[in-house]
Amino acid sequence: MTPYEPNLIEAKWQAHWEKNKTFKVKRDSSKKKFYLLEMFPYPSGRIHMGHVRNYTIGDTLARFKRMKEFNVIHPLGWDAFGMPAENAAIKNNTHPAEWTFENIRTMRKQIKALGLSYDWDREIATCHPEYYKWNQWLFIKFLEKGIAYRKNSTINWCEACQTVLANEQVVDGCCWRCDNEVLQKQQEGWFFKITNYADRLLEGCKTLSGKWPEQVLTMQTNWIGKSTGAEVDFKVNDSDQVIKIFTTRPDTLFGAMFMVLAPEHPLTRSLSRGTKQEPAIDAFIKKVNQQDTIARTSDAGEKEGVFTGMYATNPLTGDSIPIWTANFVLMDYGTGAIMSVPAHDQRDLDFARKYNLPVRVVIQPKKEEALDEKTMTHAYSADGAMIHSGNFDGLIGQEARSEVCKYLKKNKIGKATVNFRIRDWGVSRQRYWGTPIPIIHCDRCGIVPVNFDQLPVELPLDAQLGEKGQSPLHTLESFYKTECPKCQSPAKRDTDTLDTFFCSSWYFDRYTSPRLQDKPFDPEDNNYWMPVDQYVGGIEHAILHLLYSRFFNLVFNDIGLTQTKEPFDHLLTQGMVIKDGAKMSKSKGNVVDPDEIIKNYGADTARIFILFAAPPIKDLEWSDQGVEGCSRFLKRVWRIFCEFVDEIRSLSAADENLSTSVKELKELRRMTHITIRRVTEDIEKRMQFNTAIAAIMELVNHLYLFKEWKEKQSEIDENLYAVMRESMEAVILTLSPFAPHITAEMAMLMNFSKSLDEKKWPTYKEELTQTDEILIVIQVNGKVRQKIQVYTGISDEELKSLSLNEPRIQEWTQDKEIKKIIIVPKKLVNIVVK
RNA sequence: GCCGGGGUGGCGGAAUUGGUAGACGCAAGGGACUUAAAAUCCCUCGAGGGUAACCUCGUGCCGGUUCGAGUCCGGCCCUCGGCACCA
Repeated sequence: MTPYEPNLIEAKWQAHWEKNKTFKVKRDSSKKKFYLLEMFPYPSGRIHMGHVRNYTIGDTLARFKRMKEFNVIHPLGWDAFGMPAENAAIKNNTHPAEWTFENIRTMRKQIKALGLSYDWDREIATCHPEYYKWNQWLFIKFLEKGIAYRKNSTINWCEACQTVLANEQVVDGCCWRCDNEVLQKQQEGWFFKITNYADRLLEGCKTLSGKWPEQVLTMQTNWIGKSTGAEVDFKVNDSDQVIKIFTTRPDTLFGAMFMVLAPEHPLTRSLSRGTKQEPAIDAFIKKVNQQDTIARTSDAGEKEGVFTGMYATNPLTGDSIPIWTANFVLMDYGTGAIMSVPAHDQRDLDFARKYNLPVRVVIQPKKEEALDEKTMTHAYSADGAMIHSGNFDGLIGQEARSEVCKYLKKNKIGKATVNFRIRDWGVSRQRYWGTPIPIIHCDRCGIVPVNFDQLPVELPLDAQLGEKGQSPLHTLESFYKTECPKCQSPAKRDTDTLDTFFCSSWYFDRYTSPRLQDKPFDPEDNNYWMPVDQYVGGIEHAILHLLYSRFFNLVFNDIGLTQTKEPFDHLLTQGMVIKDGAKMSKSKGNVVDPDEIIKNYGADTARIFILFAAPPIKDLEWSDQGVEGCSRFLKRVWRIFCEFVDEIRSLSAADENLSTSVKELKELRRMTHITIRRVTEDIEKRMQFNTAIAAIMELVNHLYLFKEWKEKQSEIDENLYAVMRESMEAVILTLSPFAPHITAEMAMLMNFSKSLDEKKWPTYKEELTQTDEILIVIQVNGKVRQKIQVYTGISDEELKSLSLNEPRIQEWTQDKEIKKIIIVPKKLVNIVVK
């Protein structure tokens, strides 16, 4: 018997696939396409188990769909720009490009060792000018369409690193890299008008329901944060200033007893100017500014504020109400100013109690509990009838709100409006290792895009990073000194680069025509391949990447680049790989190196284990013994195969014409066909690979029992080997998406008519999954008391009398009144007695 | 605080529409083979009781619906994520 030597088999088939370009695909309108995509990796150094899990899940599906005769596109590339390359470059005194390309080489080799069925001819790297040229092209299109614009805003700044940080890179108010405090700074930069697409992004979430995990859709919906309400103007007394507020509760307007401005609101300082409150206000603003955002927002209990010294008029009551400023009002939500209705908002009530401000009840609670304005400590924030509200009294909820809005509009003091939580996406990064922004700043012409024929604006590779990580682009004259494309006078390039999320927002489109020279992608190719039918990746991208990509796709729609409605039709978010109760990480020291596993057990074992240990969407607990078990399973498959291969090599498998009366042969055929059904449904309908593999294990266990039985027979039945061949083929074919190497080898040794890569997925015959006899469970009052074998076509009446005549059942029913008998066809009989 | 996911043997996990709870694997125990060990093959394996046939209990807790509940409903506890002064 040839021993199972995974390393030899795997190297052989990987070389075969590479040489024959087995997984290369072309557009072919005669075939149904399937776009399978895993989130492309950041080339951080070496692959980890999270990658292995991600790509194994995707590859299994890709191989399955290929066998189901889809034209499967399955590409891989590299999300190759980003800060870690710069950090590593500084640390190791190398260049980010060198570091990145070295990592890509290492990781590509590791990924190939897993036997993943990628079309490597479509490989891309976002740091390559051939790719980022199209980032720049798109940026200019966005500018033309008014999607990209420039503004001054607050950013996270690390003084020690001399760089802007993304929100995710701020940990507890400090820089993740050097642990220094992060400052809030005003700075000009480029933004994308994602807010204009908020409603369409929200609409899209609804169409994705059932195809994306609800959790992800909920997170996106919350992130977009749509609230409907009203904008209301409050006139400042003895001034021509107006304070615009946003509220979701216009029906509580009569209860607005004071106003609160965000400390950063421009009116906060200007209103208090010259009043005796001015010093107090200035001190308060300074105090709040010194707190970082995290400290200010995490400490939700501590509400603090100061009176500005000015009053405004409640437009509905005509009352004068004081204007305050307080830390709990945020400048970047709504208008940065609120009306305070303490009786019906808990925060306002807390604030009113702390500073002795008045409270007025204007909503009648539904239950007849009376609210006492003087003593209440819990605001009533649910709907109810308006009271103390003039002509509006008695109106309730939605109707009340829309009546108030009508009134506001008619009297030009406000209007119904919608407010979103989502903010425009700031894309400028003061970093080096990214896509240069293709813009020239001219003193005469202002902002001028680089001409299309001048793209790409190449990132200078001879640049040296500053000691502290400063981008050399800001100081590299040969880069930024240029002339204005419009007026030819001396001008300066934009020295910022684009957020790397720009690259990842459309890379899946580029895969459809990865080498195209004159466009980001070919419309026909794109139209054929897009959308991605199945996207597989981590939940950590639930908002950023997945939302940005959906946004890009909408913009692409608007500028006629694509017809795809949503870029990712189905999304699967895989769970984390856990060891000893924590996510694998270097700092925790619980990392298992995929290379070690492949070296010791082979890629097939690694793949089987990672799919078998848990369903894809759940977290997976790593277990060395579990790996051993999976290795054992493959060896077991190999041994039973070797046991029979000589006898079945030149046979045809049993087909529908074969009939046998031998019970064991019939049973093996039934197991074979049931297994095909189970594996097919587990992959296709449930995406539950663990149970699919379990089903194959059961079939293999059955083959061992069959072998044992066979050895006891004095003569071999004429059909035995044909049935065995059918079963062995089913094992090989159903196992092949999970463990492609061992199955390719077995298929070859067994003389398959075609190579395994061209084989179709096996089908099962419904009639062969059935038996002449079925097991019926007999219950008395819902408790199992007996199990009997009956022939399949038994009538209910027969089954009833059979059940009642069972001695064990009679023990439970004698001297009892039989109330009723419930029959579940082909499953059970329940006798209800009293 | 709000919004999700989850809680099943010693462990990872099955149970697809309300119908035999614990598939499959790991660990453990026993047997076969072997001079022996490893490997392999076979068997047992939720708890308690019983010589046994079997019986009772058992899916986080309390209650409900049902002939029948891991699954449905109401209330709670724990846990893991996400968001969090969003007006």
